[in-house]
Amino acid sequence: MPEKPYDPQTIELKWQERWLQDPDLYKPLEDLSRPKFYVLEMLPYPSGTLHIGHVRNYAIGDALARYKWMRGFSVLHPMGWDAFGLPAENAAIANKRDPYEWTMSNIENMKRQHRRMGFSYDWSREIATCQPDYYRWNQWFFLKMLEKGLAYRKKALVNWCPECGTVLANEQVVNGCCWRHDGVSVEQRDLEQWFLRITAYADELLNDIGNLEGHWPERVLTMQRNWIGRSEGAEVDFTLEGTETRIRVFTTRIDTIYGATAVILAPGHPVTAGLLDDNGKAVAKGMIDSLASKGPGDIEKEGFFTGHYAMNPFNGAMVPIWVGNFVLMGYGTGAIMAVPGHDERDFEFCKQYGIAIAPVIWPESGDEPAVPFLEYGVLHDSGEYSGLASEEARRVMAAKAKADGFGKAAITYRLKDWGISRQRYWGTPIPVMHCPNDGIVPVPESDLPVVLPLGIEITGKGRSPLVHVPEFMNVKCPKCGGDARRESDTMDTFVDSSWYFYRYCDAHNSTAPFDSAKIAYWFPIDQYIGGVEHAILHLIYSRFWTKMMRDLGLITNDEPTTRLFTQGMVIKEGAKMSKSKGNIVSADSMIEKYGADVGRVFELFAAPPEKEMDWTDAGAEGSMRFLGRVYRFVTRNADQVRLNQGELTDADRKVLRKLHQTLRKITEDFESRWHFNTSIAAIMELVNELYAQESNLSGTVLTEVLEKLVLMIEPFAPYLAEEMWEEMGRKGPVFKQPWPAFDPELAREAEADVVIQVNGKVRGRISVGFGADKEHLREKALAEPKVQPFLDGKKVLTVIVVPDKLVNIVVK
RNA sequence: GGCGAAGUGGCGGAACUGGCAGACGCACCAGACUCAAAAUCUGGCGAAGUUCACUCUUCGUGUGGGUUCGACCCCCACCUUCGCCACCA
Repeated sequence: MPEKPYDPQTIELKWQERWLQDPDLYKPLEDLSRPKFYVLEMLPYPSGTLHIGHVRNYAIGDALARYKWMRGFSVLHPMGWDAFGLPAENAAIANKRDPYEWTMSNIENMKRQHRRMGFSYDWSREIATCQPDYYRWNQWFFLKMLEKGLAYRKKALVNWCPECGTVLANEQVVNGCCWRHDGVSVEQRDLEQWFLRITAYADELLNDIGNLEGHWPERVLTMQRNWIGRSEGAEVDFTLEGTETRIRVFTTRIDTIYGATAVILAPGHPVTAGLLDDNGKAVAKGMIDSLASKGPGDIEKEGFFTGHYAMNPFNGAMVPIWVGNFVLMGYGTGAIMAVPGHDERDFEFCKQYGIAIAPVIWPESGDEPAVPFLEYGVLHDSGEYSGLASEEARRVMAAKAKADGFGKAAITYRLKDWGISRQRYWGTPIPVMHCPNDGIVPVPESDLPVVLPLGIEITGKGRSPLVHVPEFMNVKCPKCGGDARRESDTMDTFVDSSWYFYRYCDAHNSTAPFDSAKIAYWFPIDQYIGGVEHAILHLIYSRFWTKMMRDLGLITNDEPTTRLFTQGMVIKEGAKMSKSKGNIVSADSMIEKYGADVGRVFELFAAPPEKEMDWTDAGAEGSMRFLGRVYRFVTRNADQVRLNQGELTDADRKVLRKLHQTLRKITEDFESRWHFNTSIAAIMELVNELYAQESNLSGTVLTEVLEKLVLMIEPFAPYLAEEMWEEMGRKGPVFKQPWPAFDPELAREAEADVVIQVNGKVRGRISVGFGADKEHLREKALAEPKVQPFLDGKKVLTVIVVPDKLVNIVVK
């Protein structure tokens, strides 16, 4: 049969059309009689076009899903469609379209693009988290949390992005700036906001990291540990001189308390208001403002004496009360005891302002410590505790504080409760109302969902536009029947992404967020694939949400996903691909130029998937050449009617060996490493070998080679595989064929190639049968002519033999 | 400043458990085919030296030390790059 030229566009269009006519053919990768496998990838926004950065993420997951399916797993392989708010909102405004409708039409567009890329996910699972249907369940969860005290409203200093015109959670502030707006400093505002009590799960979130060890990337776990930031210590009350007012401080080193020479308050600490005159208040305010405007790292320590003193409850000492800009209101109690003898920051501050320095911990050696002495040691000048070791003193003194009612052992977290209020139009409305008589009243469950009013003017700036919509805002209180106002805040869109993958399992359920039995079958997710940028955002929120749902009795798994894989970004010409840089390559233009298969293969071939990958057009050309070589070889040999069906030739044996070695390598790569770049390299080697041996191959071997080659390449280049399968006269679809097994016997080399080294340098090599004994190898090596010059006149000290691998002769 | 990861040809990257460094591809060079070009096929391609030639030798995985018969791989110190956190008491 004459070979055919490789024309990816024609091939791919043909199969797209066929698959469109028979959507079932490409859809239900779910079969409950099989073992389960759930792959999930995160998708950013539906508002833009699919670009090659997304394609790579999906190609990684899609190749895996296809492999698993062929191995007999029932695969649920959805790709997330979170309608994150702002981009969709802005796009809708710009296009004067209804936002719901706009988002849904974007999703249709995304579906088309995914289909063109040949991704094999379950279409029936699609959800958009912006739909009223999804709002209902967000609101339902919110009410449950409200009932359990896991959702609450309080006035607090919160992060405000002037560009977004909304509040942000701590996790969404990056280097003091909004995560969406590089270089826009976040302001601190004192506002009434809704919070979810994620800190109730701080300990569990931290401890369970141990269970993820080995299955999640280490750096993600480290980031989560740091973010949760547990520290064990004690709280102690210092009493304001001449009053009963207590100032509570948090310390991890209660053993150093006899060395406390000051109490330092954060500028925003509530007690400061009572202590300071107008001038002092102004200075404190100035500190807060200047802190907000400065980036981290370039803040100089500053402070001033309040003129007041406080009493150390352990020894009755009166110490001055200062205000210091380095004390954070948001951590611990917002007040510290300054122990300059044993803390670097306190030392720096006290030295600067001439505050006394009193060392009270001495090293084990008994030498006087050089201040600041930061290690544990033995207590000195500490009253009845003198002579105790630091570790013991920490316990004993915390117990004493508790017994005498002026403190206790305490644990502090860096993690704060999750502020979910947003002053945006776009997002799930928080389902409560404010009644003058009854206060905060939840919307009755039967009235859910509270949906957003449509067709309103959206400015994208300032307060939520909902405030100006009377039909939305004015309601009757369900308790007293009087006039009430709706909550105008909407939920953070990270609420949506915290559980959307659960909804995928039962996307059209109208009586519950999902059927627990379905979740029990699919969860936890076997494999999650997403960007590392979500390490302390989405990936911590979704862990929290899972534990919360478990405690509501809806699910039984403790973690959302067993394994996490963080893929590397796609960059172009050394720069991260982004719309603002204008360097994105859209999937459409890539398909037009090279075809979807070429794009997929190149993105997997260029670098291992966890690494960054540089997109170059030249590289894509290379993958195009490779797929062309495959296609031409298969088409010109597809009839495979050859004579010499009898004895296998040398070429046959060689090719068979290579085939099974390749198959073994790819199978192993899929099972463990996911280094698809080496998988594809192995197929390239096989194809090179096929070209070299082509004229000498017999028909039977050719048949086996073609079949397995097509099956092997299917997860990477599905359209090409389908087309070649048809050329060979086989019935498709290829991805429903079982994954071929390799034969270890055929994969084995005929003879072992044993390297002979002299003093660790390669001097020759011999071929011997496998399993040759050590003595035999030793003799053969010593007799090898090529090594003789290196043994000449030298004494053989020892010979190290590694069977089937190498012989190292050590001489002097 | 703290924690973590990484440094291999002109480039992307291989080398999986301490055992042949540079698989595979890109770029480049040469040859075949062609009137010619493209496409395709074949060969070459770390550096220096060496042979008429098949070859062979030495050096070579950021730098300096160490462990080992043997180190890209393990240990110590340093340099560089990237990532995260950054006064967390």
